[in-house]
Amino acid sequence: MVDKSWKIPEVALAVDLAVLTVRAGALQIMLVERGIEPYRGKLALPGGFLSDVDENLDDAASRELAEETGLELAGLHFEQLGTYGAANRDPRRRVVTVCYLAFVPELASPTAGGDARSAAWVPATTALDQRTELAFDHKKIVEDAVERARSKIEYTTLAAAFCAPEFTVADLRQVYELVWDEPLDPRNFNRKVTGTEGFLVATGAQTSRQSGRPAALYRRGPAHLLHPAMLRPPPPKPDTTRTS
Amino acid sequence: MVDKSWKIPEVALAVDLAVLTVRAGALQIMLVERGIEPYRGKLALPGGFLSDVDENLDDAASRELAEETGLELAGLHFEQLGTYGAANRDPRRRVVTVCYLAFVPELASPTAGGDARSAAWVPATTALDQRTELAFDHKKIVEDAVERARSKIEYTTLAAAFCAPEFTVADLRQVYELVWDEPLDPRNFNRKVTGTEGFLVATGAQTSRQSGRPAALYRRGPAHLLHPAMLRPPPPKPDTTRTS
DNA sequence: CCAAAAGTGTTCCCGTTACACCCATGC
DNA sequence: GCATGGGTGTAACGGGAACACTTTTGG
Repeated sequence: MVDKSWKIPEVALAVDLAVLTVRAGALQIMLVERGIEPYRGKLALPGGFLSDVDENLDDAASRELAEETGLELAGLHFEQLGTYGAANRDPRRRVVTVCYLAFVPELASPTAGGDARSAAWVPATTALDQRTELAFDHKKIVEDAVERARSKIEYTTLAAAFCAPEFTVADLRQVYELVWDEPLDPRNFNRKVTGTEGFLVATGAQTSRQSGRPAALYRRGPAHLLHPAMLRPPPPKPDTTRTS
Repeated sequence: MVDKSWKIPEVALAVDLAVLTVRAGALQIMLVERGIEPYRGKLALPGGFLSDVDENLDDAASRELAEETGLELAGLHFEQLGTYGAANRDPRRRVVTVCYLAFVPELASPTAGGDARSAAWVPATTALDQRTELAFDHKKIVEDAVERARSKIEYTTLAAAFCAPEFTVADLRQVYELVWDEPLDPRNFNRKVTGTEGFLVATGAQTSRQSGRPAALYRRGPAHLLHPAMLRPPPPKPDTTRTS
């Protein structure tokens, strides 16, 4: 092995963020409107280049999100989604981006600070719609982010990360239903999540509401993995019988 | 948003490979002995820097593996494991590495070409042993790779990627047992894998052996996902009864 | 016949599903 | 009381675990 460091090509390293929430009855993702070319005016994931050579990737991700959207990741769940580095993904020059995935509750203020004029929550269905154009390869990244979210809530307790600090079983069920786009049986769901040790911690408090029995309030429990997993209902099978 | 491209810090981008196989009754990983500082003489994952600005990450991974170990990834399964970019992971300068995970069958020749003098299969247990020192943060990467392999064979058909083109149910079972380090019931395992549509395709041929009934030979089937998943037997619970 | 490994049948158990039913609140 | 949603009981079903048993080879 020879030392090749003298001829290392110059690659720009960026971080991008796919920040998901559940609000207004839909899974939504934080997008910003680009202010510069290329793709000026198009929607894009928040993100940007490392600020200096000694900045950790995670720190860069937090910083960029705060700068562009005013959203603080401190204390919230985020994880690496993947690295996107196709040679031609940025027309200007070679850019490799490390993308992070974050799950935030609805109350995280959408555009509370920074260069946040253009930041907005967009329904995932809109972002993924054929007619919506996203900058760079960001549509592919959004696809991957949504798919990761869908599978992660199967075997982890991360669905609760979309809920406010105190929430009802119905709130949590709605998260699953909206992320999976599948209806769930409220009764079986209730038994399952309350029976899974470490998922929910009862606060003792109850909701008051206009009608119907008050629901118990819970906080997130200490468990991170779900045993057994929440099973996503299988999509209705294509009907193999003829319709003659 | 302002254009910051003029002050993008110089980060070196590398690719590393965690190539796993099952051979000699153990899960093993391909490691090379470093020929240069830092960590000269220490074991490391094969990998290196991009060869030029227009090289795709996947291509760089294939190329580096072939150069360093003579192993060809063409046609084999590999996927991105993660990106490791702690600011201080390389003492020379800032290096961010995109790491790939590959599953190869035993017959992949260990050191068939290239700069392969120092390439060798090392049991995963040895690589992860406290007394084994690996270069950079490669021990952490190996941990992640092994953990990813353990969980991936639960819900995908990738265990078969460790087997020769034609293999018996017992061969496949041994893969699971060695990767998970858990014994499995041969009879239930047989029913399960042969009953899962698309996992195995019978060739009709049989093995001949010294003793015992010949086993049917199979090839990998078209399925990639396992439905239902193979369940990893839960590690024996700590005994809660006293030993008094 | 015996040993060894492949493969089948059967039973038990547990978790999911589907749905009837009861509970607690506002009006 | 009645509507509305929260929560429990329960029976049917399906897959996994455990293990007795049969099959097919070599010696």
